[in-house]
Amino acid sequence: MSLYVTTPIFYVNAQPHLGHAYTAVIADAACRFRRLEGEEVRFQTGTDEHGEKVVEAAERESLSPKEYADRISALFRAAWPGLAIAPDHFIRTTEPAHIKTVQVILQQVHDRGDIYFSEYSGLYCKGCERFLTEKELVDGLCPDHQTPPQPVTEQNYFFRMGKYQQWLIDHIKANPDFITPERYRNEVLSFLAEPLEDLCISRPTSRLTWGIPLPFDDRFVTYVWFDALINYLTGIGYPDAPDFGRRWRAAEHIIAKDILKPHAIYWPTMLKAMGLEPYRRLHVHGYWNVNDTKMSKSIGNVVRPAELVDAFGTDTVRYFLMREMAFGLDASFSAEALVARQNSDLANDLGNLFSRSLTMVGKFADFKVPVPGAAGDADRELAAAALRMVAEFRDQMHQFAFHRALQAVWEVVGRANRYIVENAPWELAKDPANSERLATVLYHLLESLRLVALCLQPIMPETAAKMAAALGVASPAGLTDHGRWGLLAAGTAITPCPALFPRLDKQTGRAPAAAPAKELPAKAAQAAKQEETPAAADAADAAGLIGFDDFQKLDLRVAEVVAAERVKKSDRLLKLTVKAPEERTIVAGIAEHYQPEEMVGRRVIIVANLKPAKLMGVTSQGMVLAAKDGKALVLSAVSGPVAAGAKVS
RNA sequence: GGCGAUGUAGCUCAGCUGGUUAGAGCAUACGGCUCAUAUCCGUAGUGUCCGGGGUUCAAGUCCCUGCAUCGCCA
Repeated sequence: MSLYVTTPIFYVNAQPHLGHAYTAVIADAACRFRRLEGEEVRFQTGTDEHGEKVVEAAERESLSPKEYADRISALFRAAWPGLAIAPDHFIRTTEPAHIKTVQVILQQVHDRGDIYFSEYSGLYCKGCERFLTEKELVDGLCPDHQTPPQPVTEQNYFFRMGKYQQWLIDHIKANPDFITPERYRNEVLSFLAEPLEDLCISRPTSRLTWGIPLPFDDRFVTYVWFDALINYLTGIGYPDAPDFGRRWRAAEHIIAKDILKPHAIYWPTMLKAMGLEPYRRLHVHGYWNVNDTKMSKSIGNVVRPAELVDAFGTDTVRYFLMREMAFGLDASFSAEALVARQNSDLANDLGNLFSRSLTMVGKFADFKVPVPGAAGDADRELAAAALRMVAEFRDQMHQFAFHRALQAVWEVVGRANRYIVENAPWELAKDPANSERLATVLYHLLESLRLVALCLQPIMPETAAKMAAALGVASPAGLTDHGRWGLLAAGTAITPCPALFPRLDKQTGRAPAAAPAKELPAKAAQAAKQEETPAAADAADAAGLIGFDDFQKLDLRVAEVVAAERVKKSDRLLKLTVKAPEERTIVAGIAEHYQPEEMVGRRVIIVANLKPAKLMGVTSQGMVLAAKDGKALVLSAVSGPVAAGAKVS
């Protein structure tokens, strides 16, 4: 195992938002990247499900805490496929295995004398789930919740965190990349310059029962960190799994800056107390603002990943997140910025480069990779740039500098566009005497594109696969084996594909009228309509018969459901994310007959070219076929294994 | 209040250990091409590099100080 990447387990008091999505996307990209480098990788995410807030949220909806946690946890799990986030393991803190591990660890640390019992009194804020200091109060109220904290005296268990303070300082100083980027390392060190207090790790069951009981005192449950952080160990089978040691040595955590302290201070000292090595690295990223304003529930500007994916597609969202945020710093999200990235970087630069290159290979080389002749200076320069890109991309990706890794790729995209203009293949094609030169130019273009697609695999898996397929290259490929020049075999068939990215309207953010793009001139369309109305056709219409032509207008396809959720405020509607083979959202009136959970993985038949329609505020791109029999409703299906997207006719 | 970070073209940012006319992308204007998703290429720019002192032959880059913004801590 050379890399074990984790996201935090997300707390189930809120639905997935852009921040969660970012953490998960970069974790996924880091994993895909390292796999591409030929390494053995494990990727874990999950949900944190105990605590008072979960109890309260459940009560509001008249559910048990477990039922509530089940529901929100499922939302997180369902959110990731739409972003092509593919964890190897999704952990929940309510799993028996996790509960057991937490108890084993608590007992062990207790036995070693690092957990002690003590009394504590102070002002407790329920909203914060913690004690506040007098100085934190504003007008006697909790600054976050505007409520008066209650004076509480209680006995609790404490972890001797202070005991490991000096060890931790030494460890951070001896390992400069233990916490990155550096600013957060400095922040931690400056915090550690002051004496570290011991950590309260329990809550009496009189106040909280939705937690894991302390194994040595059942009047208490453990509180937050000795539960949540331990997921990183549970998920790889601590303590007994034979692979545990190998996996743990490769552990790298990715977090947002709000949970720096628990991960950079509590967690290493906890591990030390357990007798385990610290994790290898901690990667800390910043916040996404929305239109330059902090994203928050109360402002109501929370961005939902699923909505973004619906509107812009998986790869555009992934690209935007990684390109727009300098890792470690805050970044600003806006629909305008996303549209700008899609249009200039993806559609104009990359998409158009790919499209024009393939078209030329079609026109001037009969859709085959040509045999290159001797390379000139310009060709060697392009090849060298492409190889520099691979090296730079790898280097930056290792450092989690995703935005720089992508800049390196676009440097070559730009260069390739210039190379085309400078070498003007369309001019070369006019004179057969230039055929070898033409072949050389086209070959250099294709080979550069192959390397671009290779690098983009971890960032935009769908796009990279489309590119690779068009270039006749097997995907996936390894960076080390395939990141070299000249591997594209002459004679390989090139198959142009539809535009990789549509250009979007700046105002609406939508592709200019999807289907009518092939618009017949208005007059021709009218003429076509009139032709359909001779007398014979009328008779057939009357009999309810349709011609084969009419039938052919239907684009029926097999679609695989990858995610499903209920449409808010609707008893009948499910919002489905399906692959057919591109991802699309379909709203289906089947909620009274099918649960969201049982939809995922199903293959159904859809009408793919139905005009999009908005149902309860959600745009449906197609319709799912089902049979109605009295009150019963049964979904359509195919009788054997068929790829998502297969045509039905 | 303490510690730290940041402040560079209209916007987003690069500028490592001080060294030639301060850069990139987007946006703007003009010109060119036609293979391409009205795409692409070229040219043109604009900058008191936050203000003020200082070190140096030489500072966006180092030091001091002021201002602004942000973060952590109290």
